[in-house]
Amino acid sequence: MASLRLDDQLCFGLYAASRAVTSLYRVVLEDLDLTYPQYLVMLALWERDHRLVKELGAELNLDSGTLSPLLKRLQTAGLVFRNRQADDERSVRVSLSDAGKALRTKAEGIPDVIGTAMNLDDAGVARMRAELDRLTESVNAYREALAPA
Amino acid sequence: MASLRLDDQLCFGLYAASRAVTSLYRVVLEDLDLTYPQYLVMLALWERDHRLVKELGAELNLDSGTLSPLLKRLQTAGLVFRNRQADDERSVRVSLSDAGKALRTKAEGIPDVIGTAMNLDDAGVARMRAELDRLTESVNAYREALAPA
DNA sequence: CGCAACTCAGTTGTGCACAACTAATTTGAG
DNA sequence: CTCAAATTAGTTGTGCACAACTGAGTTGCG
Repeated sequence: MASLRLDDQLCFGLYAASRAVTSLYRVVLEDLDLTYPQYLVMLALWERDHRLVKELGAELNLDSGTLSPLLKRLQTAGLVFRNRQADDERSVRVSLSDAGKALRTKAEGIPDVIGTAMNLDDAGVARMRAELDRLTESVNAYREALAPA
Repeated sequence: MASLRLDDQLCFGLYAASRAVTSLYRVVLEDLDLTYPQYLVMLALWERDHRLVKELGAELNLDSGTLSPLLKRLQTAGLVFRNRQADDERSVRVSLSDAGKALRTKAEGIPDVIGTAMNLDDAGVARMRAELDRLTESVNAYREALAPA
């Protein structure tokens, strides 16, 4: 039987944990002049370059209202450029500049720093990640049913 | 050995889960005309009324830069009022209005809805909550050491 | 073909999160 | 007692998250 007590609620724990992690990233990413969402976009591009805005949005679950200004800032910072597709003028392809590619080296140590801070072994990380993914999917499915897109 | 792959990272799972939950709350809270952070403040006040802004900040880990405008909106909505303390003119005490107290009834069913959406039994919730709290504390301690307040 | 429905990126407006700052007040060391 | 340091709430500015919308471009049905 769930209550209205703040302490009982998983959602608050999630909210607090997410903000704590973001705030650690803020410190760690200061050196790269990136925010955490910008870092996520760079991660996606380091994994696979030359992506459409739509593809980035699908991977990160972000819409153009968030991505467009963010990408514009990354472009201003000289890390990416954007080109309208010739074959479909609606689409925009995002590519890493040399500076954007080079930044990867500076980012190489970050996952270990975060891992250390979390104080979890690989198995713990994998298990928690799996639980969170399951939670996300379950919650999204429920919301979808409540308020169809 | 941590990598820069998006899929491996616990932090992204956390970020995605937190946003999924918030987005479910958006639907559920529509009826109460509250945002999720506003709901958290109301939860805190339903538990204990007549709190100082400082106390709310400590419980929710939010500073006055976030709380002041949020509380102003709750006041405009007629749910709370704010009074400077007589014995310490720096402090402001936040109290529920009758409408604010009454809103609790409408909120009563929310935790169960969220619980259902998460599809976790009580034990699962408790375990996950404990893990998240441990993670938050560990990460905050690390950040504190890296960048002392 | 013609055009209505859809797709994609971008814009606008609201609210949160947070750093950096201000202003008013209180506290406490000397 | 005095005044410098600390405390408290609020303000300002930046960036994210997201709903609602716009406008350009594409698709496909009749």
